[in-house]
Amino acid sequence: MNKSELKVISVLERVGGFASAQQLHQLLLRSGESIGLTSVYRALQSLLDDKIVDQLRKEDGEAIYRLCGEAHHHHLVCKSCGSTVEIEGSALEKWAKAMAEEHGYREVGHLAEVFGICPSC
Amino acid sequence: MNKSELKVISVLERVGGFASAQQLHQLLLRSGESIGLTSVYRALQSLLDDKIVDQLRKEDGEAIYRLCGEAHHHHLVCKSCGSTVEIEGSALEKWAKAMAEEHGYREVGHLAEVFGICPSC
DNA sequence: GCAGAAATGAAAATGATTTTCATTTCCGGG
DNA sequence: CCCGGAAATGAAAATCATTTTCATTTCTGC
Ligand SMILES: [Zn+2]
Ligand SMILES: [Zn+2]
Ligand SMILES: [Zn+2]
Ligand SMILES: [Zn+2]
Repeated sequence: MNKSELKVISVLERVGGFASAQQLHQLLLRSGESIGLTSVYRALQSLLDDKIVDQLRKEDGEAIYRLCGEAHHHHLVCKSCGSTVEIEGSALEKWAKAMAEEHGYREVGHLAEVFGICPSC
Repeated sequence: MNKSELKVISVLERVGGFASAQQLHQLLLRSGESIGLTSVYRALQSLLDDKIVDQLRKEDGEAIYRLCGEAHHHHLVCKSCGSTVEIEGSALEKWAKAMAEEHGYREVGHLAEVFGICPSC
C-alpha cells in the first residue's frame, strides 16, 4: 500500500460513491494533494486487483470506481431509479466457466447484469 | 433506413448476439461488403436511437451491440474473430431469478455473455 | 551512506469513438 | 433526361480515457 493508493482511498472515502479516475485526480489536486494522473490510474488498478475498489462503466464507457471490499460480483440494477445492489454470483461464475470449458475457449471473461424494479420504486 | 444500416443489421443477424463496432466492420469486410468504419458507427448510433439495437459495455469499456427483440438466449463470443456459440443458460436463468427474488425486485430481466478466445483462434 | 527496488509522473502511445470535410450517390422538379 | 440540393459515405484528423515508456526520485535494508 503506497502513497498514491492511500491518497486515492482517502478521496474515495470523501466522495462516498462512484467517481471516475479523472474526477478523483481533480479532487485530489483541488484539495492540495500533489499526485499525477498516471498514479491515480495505477493506484486504482492496483486497488481493483486487491478488490479494495469496485469498477463499473458509465453509459459512455468511462470507468467509475468506489470503495468496496467485496470479491468479484455482479449487480442487480433498478430499471427505474438506477440504484444497484451487489449480488452473490458463484452460480453464475460456475456457469460461465463451465460453458467456456465445454467449448474450448481460452482467456475467458463474462458480463452479467440483472435488471428489475426495486422494492422502493 | 440507408445502405449502411441495412448492412449492419444483416451482419448483426448473422452474428446472432453481441458484437463490437470494430468486429462488425471486420465481419462486413471479410464477407465482401464495402463499408467504412465511420459508417458502421453511424449506423449503430442511428439504430440505437431507433431502438433497433441494444448497446452494452464490455469490462474494458468497449461498446457491444445486438439486435433487439431476439429470442432470449446467451452466447459464448470469440474476442478475436467474433464467432459465437449459443450456450445453455438454465443455470444462469435460475441464478438471476433467485437473486432478484432475494432482494424483492419485480419485472426482472437480465443480460449475460461469456467472452473468450475460441479454439481456432 | 549506498545500492537496488519501488514509486512517481511527464510525455508519448494506444485504441475506440467522434468529428470534419470533401466527394459521391439519391431524388424530385423541371 | 438534366440539374441542384439533400443525404450518405468514408478517409483522415481530432478527441479522450487509459496505458505504456522511461527517466527521475524516494524508500529500504544493510
Ligand atoms: Zn428503484
Ligand atoms: Zn462474475
Ligand atoms: Zn475465434
Ligand atoms: Zn437468460
